[in-house]
Amino acid sequence: MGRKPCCAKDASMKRGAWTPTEDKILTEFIEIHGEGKWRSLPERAGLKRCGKSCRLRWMNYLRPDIKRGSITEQEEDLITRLHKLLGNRWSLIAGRLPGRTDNEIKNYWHTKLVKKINTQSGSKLESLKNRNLPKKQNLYPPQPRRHGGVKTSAVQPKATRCAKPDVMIPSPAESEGDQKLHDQFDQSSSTSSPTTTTEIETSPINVEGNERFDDFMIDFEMDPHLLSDFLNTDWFDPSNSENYGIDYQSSSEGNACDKEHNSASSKSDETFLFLSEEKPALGSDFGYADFPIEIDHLDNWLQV
DNA sequence: AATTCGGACAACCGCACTCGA
DNA sequence: TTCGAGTGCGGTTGTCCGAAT
Repeated sequence: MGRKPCCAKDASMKRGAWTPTEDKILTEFIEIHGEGKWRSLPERAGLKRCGKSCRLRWMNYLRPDIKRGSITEQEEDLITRLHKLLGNRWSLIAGRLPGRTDNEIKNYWHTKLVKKINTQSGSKLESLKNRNLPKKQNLYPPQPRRHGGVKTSAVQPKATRCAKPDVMIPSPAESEGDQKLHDQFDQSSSTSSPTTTTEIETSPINVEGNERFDDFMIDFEMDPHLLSDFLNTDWFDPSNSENYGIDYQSSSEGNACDKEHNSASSKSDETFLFLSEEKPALGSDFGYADFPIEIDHLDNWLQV
């Protein structure tokens, strides 16, 4: 078993900064043959580079739709909010910022925003830092890997993919198993074993009380206070759905995935994320609308 | 002018996941 | 069902370059 380690150990492979010539070769090759087959691409294109390196160079730098230039204030604000919501899921955040790459956002976060936020509210960052940090220099708690158990799945990593939704909230039918769910979550998060989402039956629920809220928080791996802050921002006004573009009655419009879901059958309940109107007794000031946020409308929801 | 320092960002690395044979 | 290729992702490292000394 096991797979050979790409070409990382191949001494003949060139590493380090890309030259303009290499960029040109890669760009022209992809323009002709398209993306994909990264492993064999270097050989076909005549590049002495690892396939992963080629992919990274293309994705993060050479792609024509890459937006160069500094991050705008609006983008920065969006990054901050999305990071509060999603954590270090850079690809998800990048997916909401057209033309920006996950690498760029990650770098921007680490160089600019961490400091900025740290100075603005050091206590919040400290609270993050002080959470379960098994590894040294880990600024943030470990994020669950993709499809790694009872965990987030409601937001698509890439708009081009139409996989299962990413946020799974346990259903009340499993109430016998609240503890079981926690156990399963603990197990999956501690072992990173590839637990599929189908192993744990899930469905949307009307969040009722602390346990539900707690599950919700677990799924997001988010500090309750941060989520509270996120939801309490002025742009988030649950009393006015127009503010975040949610239209429950006519929610059939959406992206390709959305339409695919609709065409297949009625929209899966899993595509909704319910927030609690109940004020949980967690010491948090979290408390908001009893409304489903359609995950496919996260784009609209995040519009300021 | 030379050296040091720190910020910015490109690139690397290892692991997880998907999918097809 | 198993296995491996292909790919995506997030953490980390390396390198460049300008500012400070």
